[in-house]
Amino acid sequence: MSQSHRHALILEKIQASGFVSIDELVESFQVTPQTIRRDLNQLAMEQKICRHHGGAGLESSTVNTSYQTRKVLNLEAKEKIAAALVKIIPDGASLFINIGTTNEIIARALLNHRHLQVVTNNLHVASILGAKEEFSVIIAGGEVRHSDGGVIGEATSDFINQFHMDFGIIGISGILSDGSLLDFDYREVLVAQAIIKNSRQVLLATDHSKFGRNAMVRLGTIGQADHLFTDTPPPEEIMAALDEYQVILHMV
Amino acid sequence: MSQSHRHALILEKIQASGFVSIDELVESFQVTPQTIRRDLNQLAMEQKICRHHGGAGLESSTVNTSYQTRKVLNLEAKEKIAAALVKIIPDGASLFINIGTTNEIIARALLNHRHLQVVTNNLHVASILGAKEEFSVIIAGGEVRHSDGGVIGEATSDFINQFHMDFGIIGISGILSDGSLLDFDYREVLVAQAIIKNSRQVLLATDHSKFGRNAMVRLGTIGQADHLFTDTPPPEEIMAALDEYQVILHMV
DNA sequence: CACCAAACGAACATATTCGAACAATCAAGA
DNA sequence: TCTTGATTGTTCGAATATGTTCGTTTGGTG
Repeated sequence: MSQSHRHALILEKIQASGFVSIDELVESFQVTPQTIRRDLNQLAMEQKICRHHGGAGLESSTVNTSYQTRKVLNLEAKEKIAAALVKIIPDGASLFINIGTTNEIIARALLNHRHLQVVTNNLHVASILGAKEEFSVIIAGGEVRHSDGGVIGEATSDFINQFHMDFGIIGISGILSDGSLLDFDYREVLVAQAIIKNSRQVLLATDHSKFGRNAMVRLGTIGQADHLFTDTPPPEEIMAALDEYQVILHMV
Repeated sequence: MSQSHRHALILEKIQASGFVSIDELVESFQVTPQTIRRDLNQLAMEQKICRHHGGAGLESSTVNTSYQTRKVLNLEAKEKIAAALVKIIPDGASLFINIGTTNEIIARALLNHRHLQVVTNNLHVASILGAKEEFSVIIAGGEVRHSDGGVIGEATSDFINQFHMDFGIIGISGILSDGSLLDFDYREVLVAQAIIKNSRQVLLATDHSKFGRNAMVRLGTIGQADHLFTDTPPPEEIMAALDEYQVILHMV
């Protein structure tokens, strides 16, 4: 039994079951554990497998990546943005919060406030803030989006239109350099527009990954916002737009 | 069984159900609780999971409600009730689900169904079922109750009245021996009545602790239900009422 | 608020696994 | 035959994983 042949068989075994122990391989090939270790280390060096204590397995490209990592994507930046944003919201204020992971982090940051009145179309936000006794939380009705627990649709924007609040906190999927605000879902855009219409002040929260990113549906322009919270300096064109429309920029 | 392999399986379990208890994992892997604790702490350190007293769950705010459902009173009975109830619901059905921990467990049990259309005023149910691609989930709008994530109020029952569904799944706070259905919150009663009115069949789920328990607001009578699911034989008077109104009793 | 059981973490003991160094074996070529 | 390099076996101290014990913390209940 040659080394290369053994390597091939080891790889095959790992592909089959996702994992092999050293004992198993010792039994199969009738060689010493040390030999197997050398084999595994070599294969690991070539990035073919993932070495572990007691054996080896496939590279950990399992399921947990998509949702989990998306949630922590730019987590630090988002937390800083959230911390800055909640500072300008006084206790007792009324506010809209819409969809987006950034908004969920903002919701968490708001837990230290007192007596807020919140209208949201974000299931997670409703759940986070609804747990706090002294908050009044209203969820907008409508269809629940599978991907992120957002509530969307015409009924939802109608519902939003019943309210007029101090602040509207908007998460955004993309900002073009001409100042266009973009989102992927037309039904969500309806809701965001309703929020903008019914808010005395519009707060836009966005991390650097959103600048220049394209999306399908135009939501409005950056001039409709009163404050923009971000973690890196926006491109020049957007800076100019901010200036023109007197949008206050908060950089963290 | 190596540590890393165990870690991967633990993550898988948590992704599947939102929460795992230490006992569960001890049973699965045949190791001591201390080992599981070390595993969970390590995974928590890597931000993969969210550690709780007695187990661990996803970090997502809404899904961790499944953590709370683990502490539910009479959990085992409720799980059996849920299993029996979902059996009479066919794939593709449309249904209302209202407030209550039993209903949350029922929602979980429904995850194996296909193509359901659900209208609910329960944030947790919306979150549980909304995650499944092929379900259409609609949440009723209104004020969020702090204690349990229920959405209640006049706007909510108005919203419910827009729909007419095959089934109405109702959780109940108390049943008097004369067959009165009771709840603690007037605003929730409005919603429940709207659901009963707009359902072709009304399914009542209740464990033994509810029989004879008093509550403030009268919701209706047991005669309005078509099926009653419970874990122990009801008192005689209620049995008589079930008979009179031809309510089908399912005992698990 | 006091109580109790379950869960927890720290500390230690034990068993397993690891890697490094060295010896043994073998094949190929000078 | 001798040398060389590659591969494998062997040994041993270090690192890692798990079990065990025990005192502390936590969460639920009366």
